[in-house]
Amino acid sequence: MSTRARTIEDKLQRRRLLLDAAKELFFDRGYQETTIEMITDRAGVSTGTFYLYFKNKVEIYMTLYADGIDIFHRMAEEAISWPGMSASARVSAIAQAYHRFYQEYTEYFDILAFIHMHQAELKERSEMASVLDEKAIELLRMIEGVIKEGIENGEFTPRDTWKATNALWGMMDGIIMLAERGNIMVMGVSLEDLFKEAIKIIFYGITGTNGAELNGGNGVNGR
Amino acid sequence: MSTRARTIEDKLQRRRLLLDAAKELFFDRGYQETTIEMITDRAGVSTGTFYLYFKNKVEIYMTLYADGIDIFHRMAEEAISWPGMSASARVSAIAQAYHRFYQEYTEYFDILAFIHMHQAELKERSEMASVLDEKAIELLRMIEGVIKEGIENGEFTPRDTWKATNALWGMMDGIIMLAERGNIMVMGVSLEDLFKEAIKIIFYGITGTNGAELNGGNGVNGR
Amino acid sequence: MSTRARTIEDKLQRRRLLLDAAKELFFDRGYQETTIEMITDRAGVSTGTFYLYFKNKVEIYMTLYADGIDIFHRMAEEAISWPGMSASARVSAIAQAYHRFYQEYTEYFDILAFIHMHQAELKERSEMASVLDEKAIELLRMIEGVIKEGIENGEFTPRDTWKATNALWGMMDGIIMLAERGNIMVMGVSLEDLFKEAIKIIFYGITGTNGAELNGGNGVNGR
Amino acid sequence: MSTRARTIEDKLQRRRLLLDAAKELFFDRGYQETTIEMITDRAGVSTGTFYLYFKNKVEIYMTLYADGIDIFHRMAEEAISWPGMSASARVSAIAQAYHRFYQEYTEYFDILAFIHMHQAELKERSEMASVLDEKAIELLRMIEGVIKEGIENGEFTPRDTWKATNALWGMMDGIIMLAERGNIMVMGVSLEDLFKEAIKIIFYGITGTNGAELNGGNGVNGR
DNA sequence: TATGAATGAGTTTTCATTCAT
DNA sequence: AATGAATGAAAACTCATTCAT
Repeated sequence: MSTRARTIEDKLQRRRLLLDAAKELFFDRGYQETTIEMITDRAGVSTGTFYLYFKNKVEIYMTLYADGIDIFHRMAEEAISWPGMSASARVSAIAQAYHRFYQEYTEYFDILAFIHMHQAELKERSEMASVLDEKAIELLRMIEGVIKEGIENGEFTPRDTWKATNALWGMMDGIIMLAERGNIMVMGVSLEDLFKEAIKIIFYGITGTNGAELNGGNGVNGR
Repeated sequence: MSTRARTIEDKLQRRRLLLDAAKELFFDRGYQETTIEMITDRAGVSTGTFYLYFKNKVEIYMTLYADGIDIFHRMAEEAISWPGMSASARVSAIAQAYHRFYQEYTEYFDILAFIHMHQAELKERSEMASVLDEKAIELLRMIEGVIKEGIENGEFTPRDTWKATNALWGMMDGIIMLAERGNIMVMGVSLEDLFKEAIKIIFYGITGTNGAELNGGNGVNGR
Repeated sequence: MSTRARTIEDKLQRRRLLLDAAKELFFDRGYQETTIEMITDRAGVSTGTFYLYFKNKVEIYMTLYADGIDIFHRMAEEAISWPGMSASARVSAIAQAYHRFYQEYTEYFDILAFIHMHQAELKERSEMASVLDEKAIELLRMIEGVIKEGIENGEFTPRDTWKATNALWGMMDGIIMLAERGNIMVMGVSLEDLFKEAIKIIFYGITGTNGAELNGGNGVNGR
Repeated sequence: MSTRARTIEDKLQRRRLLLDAAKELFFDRGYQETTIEMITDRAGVSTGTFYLYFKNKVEIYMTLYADGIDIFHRMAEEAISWPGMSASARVSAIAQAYHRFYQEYTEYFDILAFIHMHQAELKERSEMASVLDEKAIELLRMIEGVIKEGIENGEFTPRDTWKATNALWGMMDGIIMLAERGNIMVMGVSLEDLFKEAIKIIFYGITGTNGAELNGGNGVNGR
């Protein structure tokens, strides 16, 4: 990249440079512990340049958050896009997609998780807040769609779909966050295993089958 | 209170004064936004005195965290201490205790939740970290005991109890944190409802009964 | 206007565009609070272009200052250009012109007043300083001419004309600046009234007539 | 002074240290060009210490302003406190006191003058603003008292005393500020001379006596 | 033990000016 | 001539922690 961004592409690339630097730093050190100077240093630009591309520190964080939601949304949609998948398979696919998202885009996952805990503070300072809320809702609505489908075709017990969606999401989130904070609690259990266990419980409950038949198969034409 | 703590009781009371002040402030304003001066002002002591009782800001936070775990641990133990309770009733009681803990000790709950997200930063600076880890493990072991019991007496399907415990805990935690961050996602669903829904799912799964029989009853002599 | 100034007229117009934008902004927001970007934005040119027409921020301010002096100089000269005016009438006319200048060209007046207070800082950075000094002196010399005339024809008491000119000017200036800063001191007195009072005092002193006969009349063929 | 202020006197002295440092710097370099660091460096304390004694830069400036008004007020009151002084002598004494204030407390004078020009900006940021306004009004009321007295005993022509006070003050101020900016305009005229000339004009007008009898005498039992 | 004055490193943000294109 | 992206110094203010008394 030349030292001066003349074209729109140049600008986008420079913006990306900053976003990537910020993403890594936020992941390594956390939001508070990351300074603008660290970001610009890593991106190889001057302090002032940062403010050419982002209004402030919150705004770059929110941008990464939006990107994160988009990435996961795309992953989840792809995972359930096979025609003929059962609702169970779709729920399972979404859970697995979340797991994959966590593993492949850990930096983004962290940003999502952190924002959950600091909404109040961060949203106060950001003008993007409402847009981001909408993105999150949209994602949940997609999951709700799958649950509705499962209830309609008799796979799932009838229940309030919005409540169930939120419960489901919260539970999945909780598992991953537990793994995240990891060292404290999840002694000797891999996230992989934990996640599988949780999905079994979600499907069959702790009182029901142990969910052996869930393993294997992608649910297409399935079982 | 005199300006100088001569007896051990005096010292303990001063310490408590500081802890209470800190707890309220951390809850109202968050960790970052709370200054030592605010804490000492509210406690009615001088800045320097703070450092007589706590090594630094992180340390008082960790102390509150430990207190929080202890409180919940006690609540959970009490909740399952009735002789003759079924394992299901005990799991349910623990979940309800967690819910109650969240509602009655919101300040502590917040401190627990916050630490989840900031372990890396906070633990680096605290010498209590390992003690706290042990406390958390101990708590989980107690829950694991209930699950083991349920499997042994046939209430629950056989499964790896440590994995299940962690999954269970993560899911419960996830639900509450979802409610905590509230406005983004849990639109129009109360924590109460969400929690009930999650417990039903945990017991019976999304494919099984809708769990109507769970409501009411404390499970003693139950079913 | 095309994006490139090919002819001399184009260049002059661009310069004017910048001057007008700066004048309004300096008036609305003050010197410090006005940024080059604001000026160029309002003028519809790019940042870099500013430096094609002015050496720096001080220089455009000084240019406006020069324009301000010129405008008032012209106004004052016109006001006393009637043949047959008495010296008293001319002094009075100059005072009234100053008042009019303040009201009709407030932006320029403010720029003049501000420079008075910040000469040291501003002149250090401007190469126009000496030219501006000359313009100011020239203006004073014109006023001195009127006083000389008044003394020669017996209207005014003999006195050192240069001292008197400066005193007169300072007094008029003081009055207007008092009104400018307004709210602190001039409680419940309009600039109009204050100015009239001051002119009476200047003519007749606080021990003499109350100057009723000053009102009305332009002094031509006067009284 | 010891390195730590334990007593109230210590604190007052440290405050004074900062005030003096600030006063000199504001005078030498102006408000904008003076940084907190310069002030603390000169006072020999750390940055943080500044904020122990003053809320911000505006507040230390306003404090100096208040001190300046107080000093002049005291000087003016002393100057007119001789029993038996005529009103003329008192007006003259106040004017001379203002001149003396300008010469002996130039730094304070500058601060007063600067604030006059920047009220809007400065007052926005200061909580002292209204107190300062009152101080200024009080001062003017004292001057008005003298004029009233002069009118009552026939020394001065009857006129609106508040208008006259403001006009008088504005005129005196204008003269000194003219001298202040000096190099631009008052070529070859000393402030001393200019001031005398202005006082003559104020007493007798440009059409009246040349005021020779004003020189000499303090007005007590006077002439 | 208790105090609280002092410290000073650390952080965000602005903006006049430059200069490659 | 014109552009506008990039620069980076500069400045106000905060606050955890220390330490003289």
